[in-house]
Amino acid sequence: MRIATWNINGVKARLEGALAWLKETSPDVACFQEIKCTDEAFPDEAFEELGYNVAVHGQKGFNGVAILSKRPLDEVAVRGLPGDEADTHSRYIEAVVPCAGGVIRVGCLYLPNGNPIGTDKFAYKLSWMRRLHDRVEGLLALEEPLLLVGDFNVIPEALDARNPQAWTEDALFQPETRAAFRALVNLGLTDAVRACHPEAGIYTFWDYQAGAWQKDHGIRIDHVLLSPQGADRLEGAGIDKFTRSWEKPSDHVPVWVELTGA
DNA sequence: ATGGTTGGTAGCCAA
Repeated sequence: MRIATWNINGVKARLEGALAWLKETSPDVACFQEIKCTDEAFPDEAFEELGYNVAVHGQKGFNGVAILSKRPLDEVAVRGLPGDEADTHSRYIEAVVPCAGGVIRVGCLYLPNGNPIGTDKFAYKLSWMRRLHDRVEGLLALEEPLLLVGDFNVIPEALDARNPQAWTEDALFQPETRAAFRALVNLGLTDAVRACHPEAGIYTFWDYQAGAWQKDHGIRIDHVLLSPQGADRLEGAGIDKFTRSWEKPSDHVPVWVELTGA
């Protein structure tokens, strides 16, 4: 079964592209970030017509995440990342989907950008990453196939940027950011795309500005992290780079994994 | 080289 994730940068602006991508690649589960709309404004029907069940955690204007599934959404475990009652950002939704006689659990996340560094935005990013760490620690005890997918806003290593030196002052590539990401992975998660593609030049984001796409000035910041039970079933992973050439593209491209089992 | 572009919103903010 295929599970995919895509920061679509506005579902209203990207609906046509999102539907075309779903028709072309037919993922069993599709996770979206930056839908930039409320639950009420999300176009459920357009996705339901393609056979998807829909769970949304939206927000007016900014952020917003959604999970689409051709299988039943057995349980929408949480809307919003636990650990801070005062956090009003819609950046996390988690659901359980039946698979191969059992279930898979999917956490769909839009991790804070954190720029500029040295501000409360960067502090928020790091505190959000600590809360995510706590959540994942708890989920790993369930010993389920868990997929943590989405826009992490983290460049894990220099290999994950075409021009790493251009990102040294950016929140996405700060030592603290990278250390928090490593701590998460070191809980026992597998970076699926890197596991399948050790080579350089694998990117998921190209800025709209300064001809970044034309110059291949990309970074790898959208990830699929698998629990050990998920990694056991990893058959392949990849990037749907072709969507970046479309008219009115998102600045991110989809990332997918293929797992064994129906 | 400190530019440049897009989306959501309705003034600029976030990325």
